[in-house]
Amino acid sequence: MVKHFSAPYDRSMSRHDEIRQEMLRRINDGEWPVGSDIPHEMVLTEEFGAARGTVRRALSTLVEQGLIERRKRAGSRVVGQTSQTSKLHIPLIREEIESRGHAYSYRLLEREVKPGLHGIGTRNGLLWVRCLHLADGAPFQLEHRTINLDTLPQAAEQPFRVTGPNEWLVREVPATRVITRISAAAAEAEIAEILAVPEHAPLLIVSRETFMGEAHLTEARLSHPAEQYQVTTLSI
Amino acid sequence: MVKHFSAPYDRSMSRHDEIRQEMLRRINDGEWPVGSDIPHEMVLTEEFGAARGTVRRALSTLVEQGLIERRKRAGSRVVGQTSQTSKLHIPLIREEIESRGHAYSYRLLEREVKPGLHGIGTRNGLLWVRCLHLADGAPFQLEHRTINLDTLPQAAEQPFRVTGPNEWLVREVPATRVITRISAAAAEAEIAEILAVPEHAPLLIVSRETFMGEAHLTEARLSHPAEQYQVTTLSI
DNA sequence: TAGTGGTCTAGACCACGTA
DNA sequence: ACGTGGTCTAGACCACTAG
Repeated sequence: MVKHFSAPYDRSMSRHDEIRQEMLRRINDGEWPVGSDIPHEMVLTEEFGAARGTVRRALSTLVEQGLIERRKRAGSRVVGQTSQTSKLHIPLIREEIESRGHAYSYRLLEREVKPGLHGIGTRNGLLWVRCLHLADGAPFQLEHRTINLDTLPQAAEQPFRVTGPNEWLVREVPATRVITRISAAAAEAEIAEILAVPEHAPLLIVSRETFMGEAHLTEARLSHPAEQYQVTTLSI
Repeated sequence: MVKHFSAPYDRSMSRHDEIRQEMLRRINDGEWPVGSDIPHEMVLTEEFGAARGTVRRALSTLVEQGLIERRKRAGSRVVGQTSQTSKLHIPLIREEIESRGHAYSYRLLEREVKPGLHGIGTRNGLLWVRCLHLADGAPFQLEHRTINLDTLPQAAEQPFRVTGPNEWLVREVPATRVITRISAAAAEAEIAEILAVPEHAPLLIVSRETFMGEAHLTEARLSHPAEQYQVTTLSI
């Protein structure tokens, strides 16, 4: 006799979420231990009394979460924490500061057009901007930014005197690919002075490169005093 | 007359990927500018000559990428870089070191059972481990780890003498939720000595808390000399 | 309140990789 | 070789929300 699963009545959850929850429970309770094969799609389809697409959607989410892996012809199996990935979300710096209850302010430090480098911005050059983002008047983030004037010629007309490049980019420019690098470094003398920290103080540095398709759009190097800032990510 | 889109013949890409590529092109070329509404599902379905589910799959991927947002009854629209999220993948430290072509080695520094804290591990206590991961014999990562013995009592039997806790966790324990925090700090005297860096040298610190459902499993604080390590994320 | 996106079903065909 | 997962179709109903 086939054992049918039925979730406790709850319309706040879609069917594929209910099924995924039940699958999570089985993994959690050791009914589906790490390394073991889980039943085939058709078996699950029958057991849950749902369409194959719905079961597949639940399974796909578990794959995204890195809890199971699927191999054609060989079924699916539970995996350990190996492939755990998290979602990193870096908000607009103004939103970040305001969400902490501080007053945001902005200061443009430098702005000039430089010749292109390494095949980037070789026609129109690169717009180079250095600016400071402050929380309650205290330096919070130092931004070094270059904008590719070949792919974003409109940027040349932006003064960036009262709002930073990021505000403009968010409003105007979509991106298909972002590379983010997070590192630590000791503050050099000039940067330390701007950020009002002692020389050699630890900094958390976030570097982002943004592309639309293959076209390089912009690059930012964001330096923060280590005490004031950390990056947080949540699982999928 | 309805204009039909047909992609260049390419069987290496699934239909929903082809459709998504074409949508990306339209966003890139400004046919669908930032802030504008894009055609409704049924219109796209007809234009691409695909089933609604296929078009929806392409759109869903764009939502994941943070390029469009969808509102019921009001259609979908292109958004800027606001909600760009990236995928953060932190591999096993051994794999990280070996992928750089270095020899991995491990050293257990400390291991003891401590009483629980804040409702975590209050029955069986917490297993507390401090260990070092080395690349070509040089300190690469200092790991402070606590394992909740209420939820993972099997950990008490693990000596962690020749392999680290992470190797065991990966093999045995699945997780549904991971919180990762990345920060910078100056090396305190004791840590500086272990990592063979000068006191107050900058460190990149990765902290991870892992859960299965609501149950707290383990927590790790991973300290790296800033020169040797950075975290990289790619867009979805 | 009407129309949009969100979900689900039942079916089909196909490519791929493991046994 | 063949059974698995991957993809796609055509249809239906529903919930939410903007107008």
